[in-house]
Amino acid sequence: MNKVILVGRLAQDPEVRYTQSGKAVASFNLAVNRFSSGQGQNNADFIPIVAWEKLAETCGNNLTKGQKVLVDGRLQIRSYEANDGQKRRVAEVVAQSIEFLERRQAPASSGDAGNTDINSFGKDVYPEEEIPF
Amino acid sequence: MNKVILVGRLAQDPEVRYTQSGKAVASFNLAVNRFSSGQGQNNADFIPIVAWEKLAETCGNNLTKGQKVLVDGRLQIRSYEANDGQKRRVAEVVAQSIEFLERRQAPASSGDAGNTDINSFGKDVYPEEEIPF
Amino acid sequence: MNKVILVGRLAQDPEVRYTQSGKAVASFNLAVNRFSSGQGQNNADFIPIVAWEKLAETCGNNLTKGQKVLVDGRLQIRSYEANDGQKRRVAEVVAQSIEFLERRQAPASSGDAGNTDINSFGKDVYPEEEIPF
Amino acid sequence: MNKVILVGRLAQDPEVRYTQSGKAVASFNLAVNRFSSGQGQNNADFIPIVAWEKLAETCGNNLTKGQKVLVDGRLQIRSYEANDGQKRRVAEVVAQSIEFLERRQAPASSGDAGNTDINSFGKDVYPEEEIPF
DNA sequence: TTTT
DNA sequence: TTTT
Repeated sequence: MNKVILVGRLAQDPEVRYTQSGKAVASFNLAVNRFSSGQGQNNADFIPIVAWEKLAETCGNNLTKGQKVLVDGRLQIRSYEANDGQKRRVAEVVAQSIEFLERRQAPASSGDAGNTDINSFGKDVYPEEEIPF
Repeated sequence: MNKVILVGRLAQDPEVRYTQSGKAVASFNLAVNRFSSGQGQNNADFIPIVAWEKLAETCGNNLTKGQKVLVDGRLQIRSYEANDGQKRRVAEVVAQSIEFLERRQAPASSGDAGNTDINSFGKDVYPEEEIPF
Repeated sequence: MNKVILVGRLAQDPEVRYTQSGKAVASFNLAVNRFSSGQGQNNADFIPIVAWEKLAETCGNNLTKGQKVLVDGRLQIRSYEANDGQKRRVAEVVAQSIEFLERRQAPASSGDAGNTDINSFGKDVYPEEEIPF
Repeated sequence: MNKVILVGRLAQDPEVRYTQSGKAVASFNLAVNRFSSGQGQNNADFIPIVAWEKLAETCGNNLTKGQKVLVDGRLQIRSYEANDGQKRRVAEVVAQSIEFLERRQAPASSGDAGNTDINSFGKDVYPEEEIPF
């Protein structure tokens, strides 16, 4: 059992990258307010969220900065080598599903662009299974 | 909503410290297996757990390395200044409740010590509200 | 561990009653859609929610039919005697916290009534700790 | 979002039945203690659990009365016609995964029967998708 | 670094 | 009995 359930707002637009083998991976920070029934406080945890494959593309196509979502996932500790050569650990939530809690207005000229089409992203290439960020 | 539910085993005995004002705080890593119905794999996330006050003392008194527990809490991102002067962020689960999923054998000579008595710990002093580790 | 987390819409306005000793208790059904990322389906579970005391009054004062909320609670099985004298069991979720996922428009003439003031309810009397519905 | 997480003990051995189309469905009650960190109380909710297909067979093969498990699932309200012709509603948790929190001793003569082999069950026939109990 |  |  490793379950995380968060309600918050995207601190930025999701960034969608691709592994070498072409798997999509989306990432963004979720601003989760600390006293969640409250209203007036500006005290939040900024929690890194990662989504893979089909869910990653849904994120890229449908989510934007400020949007309120519920993230259901698991907490993962990932090791990486920092710039100074040191091994460091980072925690992130690997999303298993994301529920939109707010309808977003369609982008300015619908039928056209916006960042709503994942295929408009260039496919940067990354080593397979290594998260590209 | 910021909810985390984990089942795992303590990677080490809890460490109990005290803030300047005398608040107890326990910390340990929880080894959470990645494919939890599985049996043979030794692939786990080591997730930092923090407990405060009464719950911290319960941890110090009752939990030992290897013990299986369920932790219910919230995910928190904490900033701190690293040794190299850099500001760094660490994620940890602040426990709201801990359920023992295994009875532990009483320590060798019960009636006596072991590390089961929190009061046997010296009360190191730390600045209030700054987590001492 | 007995944890329930639901996102749904109130199927009706909360009903607030009082036990003999004056404890408030609110109840309503929550319509929880079965395939929650979906949009077009009208297939839902109608799950009975119960809230006590301060939370009950918050429900009576702030929630209305159709509103989207997140309920965090526990699942409880309650026995009662039915009209035909038979003992029957009902499941309900006892809310521990409720998060509003939608701002509601203020009632028609704010500053005045609406059903936003719990104190405008008559205090029906019920035997202590027996849920009055 | 419709999530239920329970820790408790099986109140009886799982019963495994089959729908007309051959889908396995297991059912049992889970005894979930009300004050879960406590020790001395014998006050529990008996919550009906249902599992389908592969998970149902795993239940039939591996779970027995008294065993401690963690159930992760969703809460479902099901309508049925009672013996007196009345329509009645029952709540149950549809398990999505079940984690064994206790190793069970192998049945008396391993290599032989016990109720550990799902195929030893006769396949009772039920109308498709109608839960057979 | 950040959301409303 | 029901929500959008």
